[in-house]
Amino acid sequence: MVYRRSPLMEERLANNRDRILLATRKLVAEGGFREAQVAAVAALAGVSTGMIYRYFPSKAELFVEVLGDAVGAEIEILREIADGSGSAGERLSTAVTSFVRRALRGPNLAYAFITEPVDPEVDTARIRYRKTFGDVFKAILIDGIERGEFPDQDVDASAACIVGAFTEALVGPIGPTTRNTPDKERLVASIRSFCLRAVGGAAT
Amino acid sequence: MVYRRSPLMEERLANNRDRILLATRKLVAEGGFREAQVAAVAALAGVSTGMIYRYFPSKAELFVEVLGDAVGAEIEILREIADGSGSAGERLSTAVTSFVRRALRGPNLAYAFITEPVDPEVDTARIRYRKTFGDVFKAILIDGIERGEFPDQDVDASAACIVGAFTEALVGPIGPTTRNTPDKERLVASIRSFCLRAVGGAAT
DNA sequence: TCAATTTTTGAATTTGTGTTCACTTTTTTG
DNA sequence: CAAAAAAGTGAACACAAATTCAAAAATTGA
Repeated sequence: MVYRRSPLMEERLANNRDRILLATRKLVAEGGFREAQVAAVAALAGVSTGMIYRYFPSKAELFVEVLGDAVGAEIEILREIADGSGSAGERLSTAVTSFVRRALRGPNLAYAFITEPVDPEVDTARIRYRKTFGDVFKAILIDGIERGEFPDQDVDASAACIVGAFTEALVGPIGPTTRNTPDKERLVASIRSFCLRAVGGAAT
Repeated sequence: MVYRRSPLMEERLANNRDRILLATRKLVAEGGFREAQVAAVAALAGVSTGMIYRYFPSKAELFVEVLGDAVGAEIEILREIADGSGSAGERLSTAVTSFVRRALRGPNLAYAFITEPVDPEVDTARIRYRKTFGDVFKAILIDGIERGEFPDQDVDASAACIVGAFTEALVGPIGPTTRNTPDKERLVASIRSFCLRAVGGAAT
């Protein structure tokens, strides 16, 4: 045995992996999954196409990981809000606001997460992730109903509706067609109000 | 000149076109745009692949037409409801119920309309069509606010949210993953209630 | 029936991309 | 430095699916 990975090498490998992920994220954020061909990812990451396959078994799995990372980060933030203090209405309000603001902030993955075409495997993952988002809201809803803050309702349906509501309201503004959102804060407020009223919370 | 289209031929041509559209609609309804390859469409329509191109300049335009037809039919129904009599709340309620029921009824285009991956041209059209749906609800909202039935709100955002809400709530149930919806009418009622509360209408 | 013309066919071509792999370069250790 | 192993390359390959087009079949009017 005359070769063993040195720590330095180890680091470089991890670095490559990260660069590939970063490049993919960037391309997807800018032009959707469609723009993130393996060759383009490789070029942006500064590696050969073959390299991609040393780190990821397939393009689909690379995409799923990118999507998963993005969703994971988002979920973490939302979950923290959901588990925080304050009334259920406040938390719902904060959660929606937080998500929408971040989505509007700039080139990001939101559009891809919402409607962007991809292959079946990635699509399946996307739908699952949307469900995950719903679960966060569902938790808030259950809590709110228990406290008597919200009227009794079908929490599964409501959670899905909330996710659908704010994502759809974002598609126009952040989609590839529209290039400018006139008044972001107004949109944020509108969506928040809608969701709050929808679950029967105090209209803000 | 020894050839002129006879009325019979004229009819056959129109027939072919219709068969192609129908076959496409059927395939899309069952398996999404992904399943509707040109060859598959041709086979189902009982024509050669070349025929497709005699009637449609490209697959994308064929898809856009199919989507447009489906949306057009849907919009017609919704518009009728929107322009009908009754309170704005009632009309909103009826419109949502009507759409959701039809989407749940069986193999249909709803899923493709909502999230199914396709190429850029079709995707653009889909987003436009979603906007069209929003406009119908926007009209009801404006009316409702004028009558003092709904509180003042950002009608554009609310309309988009409504469309997003009920479509998202449908993705799970009618998507390719889930195969059964436990209780359709319950879902219909849940979505309706959500939307009604969301716009500030009387909770049902 | 025949020739002109159009419609229809489907195999071949084109195209766009994901994936592979024989080869090169780099790294590691004795 | 040399040998062994791994990392890295990118042109070639594979594949699926849209599109084309030369040839075949069908239609029309005389």
